[in-house]
Amino acid sequence: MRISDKHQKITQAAIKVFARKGFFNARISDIAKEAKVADGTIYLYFNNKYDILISMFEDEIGKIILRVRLLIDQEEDPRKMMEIFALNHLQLIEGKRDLAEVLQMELRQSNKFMKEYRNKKFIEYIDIISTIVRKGQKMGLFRQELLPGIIKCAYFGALDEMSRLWILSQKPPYSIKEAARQVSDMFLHGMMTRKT
Amino acid sequence: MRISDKHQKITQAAIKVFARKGFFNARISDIAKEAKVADGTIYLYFNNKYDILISMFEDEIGKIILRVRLLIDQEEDPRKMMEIFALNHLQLIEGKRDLAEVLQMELRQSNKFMKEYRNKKFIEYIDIISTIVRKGQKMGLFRQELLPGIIKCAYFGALDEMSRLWILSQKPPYSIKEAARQVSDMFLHGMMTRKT
DNA sequence: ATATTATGAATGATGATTCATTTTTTTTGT
DNA sequence: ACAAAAAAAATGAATCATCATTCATAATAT
Repeated sequence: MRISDKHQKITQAAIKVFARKGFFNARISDIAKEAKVADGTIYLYFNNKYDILISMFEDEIGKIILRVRLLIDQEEDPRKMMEIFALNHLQLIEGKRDLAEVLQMELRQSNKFMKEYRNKKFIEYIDIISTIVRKGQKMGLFRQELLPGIIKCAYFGALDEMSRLWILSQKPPYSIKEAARQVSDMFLHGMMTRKT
Repeated sequence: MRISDKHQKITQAAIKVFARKGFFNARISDIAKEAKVADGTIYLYFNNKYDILISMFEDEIGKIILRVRLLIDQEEDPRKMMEIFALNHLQLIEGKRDLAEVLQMELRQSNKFMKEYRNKKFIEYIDIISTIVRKGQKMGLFRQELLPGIIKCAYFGALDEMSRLWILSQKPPYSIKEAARQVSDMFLHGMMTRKT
């Protein structure tokens, strides 16, 4: 068995366990059991419990970034790009629910994680949005007075809150596609019936 | 010293300590010290550590709801109401930073809190938004095809992510007012230069 | 006096981490 | 190809620090 196999197995087990019990309530022995290894084995691959969380995050969000980038790069229209980002973010819940749950609930929470460990990867992810906004502004599609830094924050926040709704309620009250369309549509066109 | 004094003192101390260390890393003795009471005293007013968190949430969000309602009820125009909600939500960081931080980081996190304990108060808070949306639709100001349930989620999420940005960075990169205006403006008018 | 409120040291459960031992894999010599 | 030796990987029981919670006692109020 190659090194990476055990590492991978433990990471996947940790995602499951963290999703089910939360980081602080998850026991190392839970993860070990889920991964079908001994407790001690985990410490051959990770420095400590917290390291499992960090390392998992790095790996997984890396993959997510690659995937969205790929999809967005195939598109010309910034308006479409916005929708693609939205769809992609929300689809995570369908495809990798446990992961979505951990990213959503466990990582965000920890001041430690977000404050001390200034997260490059996370910033990289949401900066995809501000890049799209700037592109749209350059093309004259988006209003010039918008601050890309605020938009990225608001857009990501909106999507993320939708995720949370889904994670908390068992059944999605709306279809993923419909939700992605509504959110991107609202950001693009606004809520009002006409311009004032 | 009236009962409520100790209760209040402990709650306030807990807010400070939870904000600084996070719920799981906060020790009861930290809270006791901060509140200048004995460890045991805390158990005369709360059932357990978790109960402090819940109880704090109930009390504080209750106050917040009252305040926003008051402000919003004085307003006729749903567009203005949206902005008021935004401003109010963001201003929490200025006025009660520790509380904002706990609501932001600690409460959202815990699956336990949000899943098991179906939070009436929280729902009540964000439902203020959907109520405004419906009002705006009834008045013909907001587009009929919008789903109030999605808007409330997106709007709250956007604001909350702004809060997070502030909490994580020491200095607000934008003024609160400017941010509130930008977010509400974007939701109302959209990002695009013209209707298509 | 009695009842109420507060104290903080002691208890006991928990669970992350360690490490002496075992198992498995790789290397070496014939 | 095979066995012995060495190295690497894995095990899981034991360790040990950490707190939440309790409760016998003390202080304060009625």
